[in-house]
Amino acid sequence: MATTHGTTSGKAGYHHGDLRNALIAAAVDLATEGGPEKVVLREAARRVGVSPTAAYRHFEGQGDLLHAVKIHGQLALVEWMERASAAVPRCEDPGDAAESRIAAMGRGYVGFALAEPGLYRAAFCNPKLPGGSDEDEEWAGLTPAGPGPEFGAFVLLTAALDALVATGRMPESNRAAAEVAAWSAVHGLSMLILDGPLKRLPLEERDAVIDRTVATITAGLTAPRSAVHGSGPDAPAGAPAE
Amino acid sequence: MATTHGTTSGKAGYHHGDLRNALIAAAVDLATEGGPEKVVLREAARRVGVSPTAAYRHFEGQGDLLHAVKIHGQLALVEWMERASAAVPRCEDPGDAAESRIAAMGRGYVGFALAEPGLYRAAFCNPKLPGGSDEDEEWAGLTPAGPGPEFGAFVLLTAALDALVATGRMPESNRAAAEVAAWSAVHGLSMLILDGPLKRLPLEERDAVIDRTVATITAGLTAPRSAVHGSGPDAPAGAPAE
DNA sequence: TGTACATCAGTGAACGCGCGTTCACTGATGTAC
DNA sequence: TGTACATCAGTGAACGCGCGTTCACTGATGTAC
Repeated sequence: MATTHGTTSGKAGYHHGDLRNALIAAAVDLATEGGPEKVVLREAARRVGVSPTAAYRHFEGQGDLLHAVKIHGQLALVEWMERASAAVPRCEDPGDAAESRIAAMGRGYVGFALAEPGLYRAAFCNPKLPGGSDEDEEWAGLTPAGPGPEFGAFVLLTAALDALVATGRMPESNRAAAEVAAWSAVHGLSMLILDGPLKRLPLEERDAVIDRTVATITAGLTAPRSAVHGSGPDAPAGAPAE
Repeated sequence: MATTHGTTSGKAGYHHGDLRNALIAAAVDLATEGGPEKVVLREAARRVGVSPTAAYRHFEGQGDLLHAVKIHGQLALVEWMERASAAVPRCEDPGDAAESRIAAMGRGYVGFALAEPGLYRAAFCNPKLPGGSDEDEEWAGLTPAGPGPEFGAFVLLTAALDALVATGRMPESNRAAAEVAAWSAVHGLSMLILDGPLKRLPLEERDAVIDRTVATITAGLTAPRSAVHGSGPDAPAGAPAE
């Protein structure tokens, strides 16, 4: 990873010392305050007290800066989930443990989205990098084939799902694409509450709705699969007949 | 509803005849091509062959125009889902019927998102209306308390869920917030594929992933609820300990 | 049936805005000899 | 140890862009009498 912020040492007073990280920090603040569309190169420079041009010594352009913010947001989400997962009280039964770990991660995911809406949305934004290359969208280590080894939370999700199988809570036949199903549920819920039609859901109902959604997806993962529905060859996922 | 496009009659050649609807149509095209952020008042006017100022006879501003597009997108989605639901082959067993109807609607939802990404995203955008009022977000008839009677697809969803209960496929105790769980899953999946980390998922795998996600959420809705997990009072949905 | 007039629906030029980015530059740093 | 010089990291002014919006206006329509 190219982004090395965090250690903001560097002899201060110098030319600047650590302008790249200072700019990222400012940009992260901007995203935190108002989401990715508020990540404005000029404003970040302004906040650091430097001319806009200076940013071009450290970033290829606005998209590059935003990309750094995106990665920061992804990592913050991941950390949050890790904490949520770690905070799960111990269970005797390993099946129960695996199940409640999945549920805790789901609630943690949504919790992050609601606590840090700007960062959360930044983690899913699409910065245009120079050269027009539409970004590889290697989601903090999650490759199309599944999560890579680099980032803990998705490994955690995979591990938790595997544990669900291992403990007999989840039929092996449910395992495929289980990450996607789980992720979809919590991501969709977050978006609906944050930006969507559930924006005005009364706060009292939020937690209940979150719990119910997490419980539903967990139940779906662990339930024995019936063979009734499913699209089959004669009902493709695409367009219904016009 | 204020928007009355659709009947674009009006004696052509006149001042314009039906500029409001022409502008909406152009704006819808823009959204179809590139999503809500491409809905630019000046460009819509340009396409209709009219000065930008003329639009202000029919809309309060850009946000108002975008709002019309949003509603159009919502209706298009709803129609699509209705068709998908209607296309479900008949089932003997009413329980099977209800279950496959839910699944078909879910696949239809994602199908629309993938077929009309621009419109789909427009249906979830947040136009800034003049006066700063942040819009009531009455999602095409879906009030915070649940779907209103105006729009078919959400009534359909509710009805299908009710049918699931009535036929004994879904425990009554699962019924609460079931709309949200179902919606979250398909919305999240759509977003992940459209704009998110699943953007580059190979096409061959898409349908499988969609089917699995829909099957998982359906299973979750119909599964008897276990009492193992759930947040409880000592594990709020919010922040894990810092 | 003809005319005066209010109204409606459009024009065209201009505005300010803030952005991302580029240009030619300058001042501080470290390094070869 | 001292100096010439390449390099690095900033400055400041300016650019073009396209947007949303406003202004004073004009031309077409329908209507009262």
